[in-house]
Amino acid sequence: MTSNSSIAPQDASAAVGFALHDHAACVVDGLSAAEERCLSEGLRFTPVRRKVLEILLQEHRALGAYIILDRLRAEGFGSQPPIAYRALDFLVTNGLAHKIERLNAFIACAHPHEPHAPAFMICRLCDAVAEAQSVPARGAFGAAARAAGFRIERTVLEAEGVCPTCAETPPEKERA
Amino acid sequence: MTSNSSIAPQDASAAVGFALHDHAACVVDGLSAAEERCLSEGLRFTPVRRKVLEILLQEHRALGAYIILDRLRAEGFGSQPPIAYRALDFLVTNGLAHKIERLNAFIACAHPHEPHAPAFMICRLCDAVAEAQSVPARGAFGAAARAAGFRIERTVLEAEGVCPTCAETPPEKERA
DNA sequence: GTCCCCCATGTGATTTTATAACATTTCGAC
DNA sequence: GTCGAAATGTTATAAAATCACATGGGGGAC
Repeated sequence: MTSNSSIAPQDASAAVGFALHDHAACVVDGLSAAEERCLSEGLRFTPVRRKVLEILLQEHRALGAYIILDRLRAEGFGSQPPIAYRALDFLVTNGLAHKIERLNAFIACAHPHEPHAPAFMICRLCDAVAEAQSVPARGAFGAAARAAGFRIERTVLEAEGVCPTCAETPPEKERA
Repeated sequence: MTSNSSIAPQDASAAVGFALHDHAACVVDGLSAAEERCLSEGLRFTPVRRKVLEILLQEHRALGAYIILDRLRAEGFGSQPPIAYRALDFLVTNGLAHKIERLNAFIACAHPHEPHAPAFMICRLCDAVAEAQSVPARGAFGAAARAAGFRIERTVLEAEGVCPTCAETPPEKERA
C-alpha cells in the first residue's frame, strides 16, 4: 500500500505550492517524518493519529473534521467526533498538521521539520491549499505590534485567492 | 443616550490599540461614519444593522453571533440566528465590521474609512482585540505568493498573544 | 514479571456556530 | 397606488466542537 493504488483519491500528482509533484512521496515522507519526530520527542504515534495524518497527507487541501471522521469509520476506527478531534489536536499541537481557521478544516504540515510560523494560500476555486513560511512578526505588522506593546505568540496568516492552475483554466464552478 | 450611562458595559474607557481613550466617542464616531458611508453608497442602514454595529462598537473585543443575538432580543428585535447573521454579513461585506476567524466572532471596524486589509492582535488573557493595518501581499509572503503564481484577493492576519495591560498586571485567570 | 497508573480511545449526549427554506413586510421606483 | 426587490421574521436543520464518563492498553516502578 505504499506504491500506487489508493494513495491519492483523485490524481497521482496533485498541487504542492500548486506545482505538480510525486504525490505518493508526500505521504510516505510525511509519515516517516512524523515517526521520527514522535520517537525523538517521546510522543506516542498511535494508529488513529497515524491514520489521520495519512488521510491529511493524501490531499493538498484542508479536510473538515467530519470528513476525516467518515474515513476513520470506513477504516474501522471509532466514529464519534472526539476521536477525530483528539487526533487532530495531537497533530496540530505537535506541528504535524495545521488548522485552517478560515475553513474550519485541517491540513498536513508541509514542513514537518523545524518549528515555523505557517502561512497559507487558499484557492477559492479548487480549494487547494499551499503552505508557505511567514514571519509576520517582522515587517510592518510586527512593528505595529511592538509599538503597541503587544507580545505576539502565534499568528494566523491565510490568503484567499486563485491558484495558477485555476487562473489558466478556471473550473466551471468559477465564481467572480 | 449619547452621553454616558449604558454606553460601555464595563469601563467608560477601554483599550483601542490597547490604549486608554474616550470610548463613548468610538461608538458615536463609528455610527456616524457608517451612516455617511451607507448614504454615499446607497446602502440601507436599517435599525437592526445599526443596532448590531452599536453593540459591536461598545466593546473592543470580538462578540459571537449568539451574544449579539441575545442583546438584539433584549432590545426587542427578532431573536433567531439569521437576524444576527444577516446584519453581520451586511456589516462585514461593507467593511463596517470584521470577522475574527480564530474566534468565530465579530468586531466593529476600527478604520471605517477607505478600504484596507485588516490585521488583528488578540489578547488571550483579556480577549481584547486591536485592529492594525497590514499588507501581507507586500513582504516575504507576498513574494512567495507571486513566485507561486497565486493571486491574493483577501487575507486573514490574526496574531494571538498578550496585550501590554495584561503583560503588566495579568488577570488572575492567567494561563502560561 | 506484576501491579498500577496514566494516557489514549470509545461512546453518548450536548453545546455552539451557521445556513436553508419559505412567509411576510417594507421601501423605493415608477 | 402598484410592482418588484430587498429586508425581516420564523421554523427547521446542518455543521463544527466540546463535555462527561466508561473502558482499555502500554510502560514504568518495584
